Amino acid sequence: MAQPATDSSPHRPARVLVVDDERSIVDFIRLGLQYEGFQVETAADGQAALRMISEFKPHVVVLDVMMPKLDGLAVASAIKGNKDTGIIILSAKDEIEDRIKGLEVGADDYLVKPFDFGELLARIRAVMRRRNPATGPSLQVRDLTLDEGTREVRRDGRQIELSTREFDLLRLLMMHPNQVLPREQILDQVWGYNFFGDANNVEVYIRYLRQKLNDEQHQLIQTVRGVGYRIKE
Amino acid sequence: MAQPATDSSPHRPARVLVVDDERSIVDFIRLGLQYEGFQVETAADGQAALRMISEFKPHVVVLDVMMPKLDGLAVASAIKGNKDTGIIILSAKDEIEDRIKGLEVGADDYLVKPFDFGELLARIRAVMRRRNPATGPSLQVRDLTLDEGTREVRRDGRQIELSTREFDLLRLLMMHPNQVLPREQILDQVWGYNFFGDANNVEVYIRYLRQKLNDEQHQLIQTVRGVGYRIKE
DNA sequence: CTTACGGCTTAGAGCCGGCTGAGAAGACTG
DNA sequence: CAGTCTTCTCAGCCGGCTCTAAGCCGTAAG
Repeated sequence: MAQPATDSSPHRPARVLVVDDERSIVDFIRLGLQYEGFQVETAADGQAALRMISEFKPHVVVLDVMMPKLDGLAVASAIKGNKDTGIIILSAKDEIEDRIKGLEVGADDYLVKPFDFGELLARIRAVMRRRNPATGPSLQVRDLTLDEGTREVRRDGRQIELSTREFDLLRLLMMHPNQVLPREQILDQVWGYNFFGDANNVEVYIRYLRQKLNDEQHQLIQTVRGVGYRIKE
Repeated sequence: MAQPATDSSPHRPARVLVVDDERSIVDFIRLGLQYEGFQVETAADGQAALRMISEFKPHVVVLDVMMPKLDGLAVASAIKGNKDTGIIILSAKDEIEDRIKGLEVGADDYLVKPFDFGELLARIRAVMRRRNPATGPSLQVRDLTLDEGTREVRRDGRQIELSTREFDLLRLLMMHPNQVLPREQILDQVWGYNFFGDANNVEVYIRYLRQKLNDEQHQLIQTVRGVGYRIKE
């Protein structure tokens, strides 16, 4: 199962998802991209692609048009709302119609098979450049910044080391500033629990966060009794 | 059974369709969900299910896999295009294959029989949350605003701190402006049904609210003698 | 006017929900 | 395999919320 990239190297690898039902093409692209330093995942049909997109959170998706279950155009239109994900469409046909449909559906670029690998590479880089210019810290609340790409968290410039759980929890809170997140929702989204019972995980991890963030007075992360927690802007 | 009132749900009642050919299971789920404030319809086979889906437009469908006429997977794939409808699949077998089939076919979640009702409840809520996220600043009456997401209450711009009970009570009143809410209904919705007769909780909490809202003259929250209270627009 | 009933007010006791610290079990690293 | 870090569990504590109970007050009824 693919993780959303826990990475220690200073220069963070970009994530690319390759979607095609032809094994040979997928492998070809994957090897090439990996050699170029990308982190690559693959999917063989539209549905698998959608799942991978939510798990893997790729920066760019390379999408074949002709696929079983859910074709590339459908996938593209399903994710076009997602601003962080670029789309490059592959098609066997050179037909202008397809090209137009592709761009209409929100694709960033379009490539005709057979294609030159160097060209694909260039376009992927171009799309990434266009999408996240210099990719600054993604989330910010007060003097707290959280970069989803590098998984770095800083408070007032000072970097803070967080474990995976701590990071995920903080990210969830920062994604909804001022919103009170019910305990149940936190468990669901951070722990993925199908949960029943009386563990106090959430409280414990909130505490870890408050310690590491120097928030002993609970001014940053507030408790809402009987409901949950919120991060206050 | 679960906590009575901390429940953040009762906006407009959410609609759930329960589909199973076993009467006892359907009834069990229906009763539980109705108690939790859901609007519930049922169907005993796949065809009936499809009919109900188009009529009833449920937010979530709870679907048994093994059914006469049209099995759960078939129903699921028939409605997966419908973005507003979440699907939770029930199955007697724990086989991973089934699980995968279920998710491939577009289900949002998967549960193995026998299941714990609390867990079903949690998953239904999780699916609904995922489908339509976050409700904006919500209720307003005169110079009073109540935001369910941030749980902030303001009067004339000034923020007012309320406890959980106070908040729930005020929300109930504001959800029905000008309506006179009988004491009994208030007890039921804010405190939960299983309450012994003659406690004066409601009066006490109404008073707390009037104090905090600077409504000493009862111009905002009015008493209707012999019946209950209303908030006046 | 008197009575009675229903709502208002107040204060205090108990409890629940969140906090804390410690430690066991598990994952990862060298 | 030892050592470290992470995650989860458990039990005890604590404070503020919630509820109860009892007396007061105003209004409607007689």
